[in-house]
Amino acid sequence: MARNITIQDVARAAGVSITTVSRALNNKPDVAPATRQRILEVIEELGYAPHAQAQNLVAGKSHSIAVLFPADTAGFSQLEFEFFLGAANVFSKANYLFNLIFEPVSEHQLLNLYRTTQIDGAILMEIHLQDWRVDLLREHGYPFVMIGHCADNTGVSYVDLDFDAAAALACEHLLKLGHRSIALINLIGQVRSEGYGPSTRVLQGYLRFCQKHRLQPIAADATGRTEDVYRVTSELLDAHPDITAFIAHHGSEVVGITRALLQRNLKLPQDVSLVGIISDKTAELLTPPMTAVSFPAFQMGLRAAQMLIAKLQDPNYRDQQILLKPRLVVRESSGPAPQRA
Amino acid sequence: MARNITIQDVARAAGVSITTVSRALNNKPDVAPATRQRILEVIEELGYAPHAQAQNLVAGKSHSIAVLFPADTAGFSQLEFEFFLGAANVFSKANYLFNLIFEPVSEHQLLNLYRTTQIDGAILMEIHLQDWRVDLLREHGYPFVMIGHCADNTGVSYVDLDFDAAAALACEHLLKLGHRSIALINLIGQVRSEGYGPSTRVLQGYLRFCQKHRLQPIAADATGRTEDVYRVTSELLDAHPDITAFIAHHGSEVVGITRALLQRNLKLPQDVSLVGIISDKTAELLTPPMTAVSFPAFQMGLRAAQMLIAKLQDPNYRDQQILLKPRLVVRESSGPAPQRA
DNA sequence: TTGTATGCGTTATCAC
DNA sequence: GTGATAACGCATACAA
Repeated sequence: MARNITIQDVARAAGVSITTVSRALNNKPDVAPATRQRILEVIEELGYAPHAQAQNLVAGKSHSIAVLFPADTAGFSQLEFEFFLGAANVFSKANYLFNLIFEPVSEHQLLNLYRTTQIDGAILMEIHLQDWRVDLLREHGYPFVMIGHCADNTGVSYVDLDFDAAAALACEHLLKLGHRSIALINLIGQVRSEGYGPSTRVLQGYLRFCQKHRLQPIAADATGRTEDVYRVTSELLDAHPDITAFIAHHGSEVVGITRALLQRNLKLPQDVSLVGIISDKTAELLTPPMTAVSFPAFQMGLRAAQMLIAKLQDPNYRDQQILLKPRLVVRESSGPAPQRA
Repeated sequence: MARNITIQDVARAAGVSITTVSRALNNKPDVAPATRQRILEVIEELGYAPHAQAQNLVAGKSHSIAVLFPADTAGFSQLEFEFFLGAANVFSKANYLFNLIFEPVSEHQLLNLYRTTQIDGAILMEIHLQDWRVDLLREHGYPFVMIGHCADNTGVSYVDLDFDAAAALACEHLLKLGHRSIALINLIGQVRSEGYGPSTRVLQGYLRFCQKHRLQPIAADATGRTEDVYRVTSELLDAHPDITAFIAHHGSEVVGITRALLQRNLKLPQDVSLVGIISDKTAELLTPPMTAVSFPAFQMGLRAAQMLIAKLQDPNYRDQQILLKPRLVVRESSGPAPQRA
C-alpha cells in the first residue's frame, strides 16, 4: 500500500501552490479555468482524495455520528435492523459516517465520544422514562436525537411510536372480536429494565383500556428469552383458564407464547387470538401471519437521522417531537372469541 | 456546548508544557510521579479528552473500520444482524469505531474510503465468485477481510460457511428420511446476482449430491421477494407433483414456500419436508421450528473482525481462510417421506 | 525530568 | 488569480 497522495503532491505536479489546489477542490471562485482544469486532471491521474481527518481537524467536526443501541443479545431482531437501515440511508446521502455502538456505554465513554470529536451527534435507542444519557447530553449541550422518549422531553428531539395507543388499538381489535379476557405479556429485560419506555407505555395503554371497558387486566412481565416467555405464558393460562387472547409486546415473545399454546393444543386463531406490536416483515414471516400493530422501524430510523442532520447543520433548527399514530394490520392470528364453558 | 478543552488548556492549568501532558496521557516513562499526578487531576477536573482526529492525523490511522453490506432491502434479516453484533463486539473491545455501509459503493467510493483515511480496513460482505471489490482492494494493498469467498482467494483472509457441504448435508438428511424428490429454491436477487457465492455453491453441492445418489435435480432460482418465491414454488409443485421435500437457501424464502404449501394444503412435515440454511434464531421462530443447517453468523462476524484487527496491528499476520463445516439441527419441519401414489 | 520545535494534511487569512 | 503562512490539536525527536 503506497503512501497516500497529499495536496502537496498535487500542487507540485500541477505546478501551483496548495492553496490553489484547495480552492479548486472546494469549488471556490478565484481560480483560472485553465488552472482548475489542470489541477483536476492531476487529481484524477494521481488518484488523490483529501485526507478526511485533516479536513475534520480544521473544521472542528468529525462528519460521523453514532447510533447507540445497547443490545441485549436476547432481544435483537428484524426490528432493530430496520432502524439502522433507515438511519444509514440518510446518513450516507448526507455524507456522514454511521457508527453502530452495541455495547452499553458509561457516562465517561458517552461524553468522550463527543469530547474526542469522534462523533458530531448521536441517536439514542432503548430509551427509558428516566434516562441518564439524555440528562447528561442535554446538560452538556451535545447534539442527539432519540428513538423513543422520556418522561421529561424538554429541549430534545425524538421520534417514537405511540405505544400507549398501540396497546389500546390491539385491545380494541380483540374486544370487537368478542374477547374479554385479554392477557398482556410485557417485556422487561436486562437492558430493557424497569422504566423502559415502550414497556411502560404499553402496559399503561392496556390497563387504561381494561379499566375503560371493565375488563379484568391480566398482565405479566417476561424477558425476551423464549423459556421465560413460555413459562410466563403457561402460568397465565393456568391461573386464568378464561384467556382467549394475548398481546405480545415484542417479536421476541412470539416463540415462547406460541410454544405454550401449542403444548396445550390451543390453535391460532380458533382457540386463542394473538396480536403483536411488531414489524410487518416479522408478522408475515410467522405462521399464521400475525395480526399486529405495525412497527414502522425503517421510517423511524429515517426520521431520526434526518432530525439529527438538521440539528447539526441548521442553526435555526427547532426541536421536533414526533409521536407516530399506530396502525393495525389484521392478518390471520386473530379471530372471533371462542365460546367456552 | 462549550469549546473543547485541548491539551494546551491542560498544560496551562497544570503549569507544564504540552509535551509533558502528552507523556502523562500516554503513560510514557520520564514523568515525575508528582507531575503526572497533578496533570491527571487537572485532566479529571477539566474533563479533558484528547482530540481523536488530531491523534489520528499524527498517527496516520483512523481507528475506524467499515463493514460493507450492500443491502437489497428485500433480503435483510436476522442473519445479517448477527454478523454485525459479532463484529461490533470485537471492534468495540479493540477500540475501533464500527461503520456500517449499506449503500452499494462505486469503485471510486471504495478507494476513497481508504485514501481519505476514513477507514483503516473493511469487512466485505455479499461476496461474489468474481468480485471487483476484492480485486480492487487486493491490487491496491488495502487491508480487508471477507465474509464469504471468491473463486480466487490468493492473498486474502476470509471466513465463510461451506455452503457446498451445507447443501449436501441437508440433502443427506432428507435422503435418509426416504425423500427422493428434493427441490431446491436458490437465491438470486438484485445485489445477490449471478455468481453470488453462497447461491452458486449451494446449487453446486445440491447438484453433486443428486448426481451421486441418482436423484433427479429439481432446482429453480428466486429472488428473496415473497411473491416470487411463492410463484416459483408453485410452479415447481405443478411441474413435479412427486416433490416431497424442499431446501430453502435463505430465511427470506421461507414465507413464500410455506405459503405455497399451505395453499395446496400440504402440511409440514407430514406431506412435505423443508430444510433451510438459516440462523438458529430464525429457525426457532418459525412454526413448526425448522430443521436447518445452522448459520453461525455471530461467530463469523466475530472471526472476521478478529482477523481484520490482527491484519491491521500485527506486522507478521498471515492470511487465514476459514471455511466452517456445516452442522445440521433437526427440528420439526422434516419427517419421513410420505408414501404417494 | 522537562520543554522547544517540527510535522501530520488541510483550510483560511492575508498579502501580492 | 495566486501564493506564503498561520492555524487545527496532538505526538515526538531533540535539546536542555
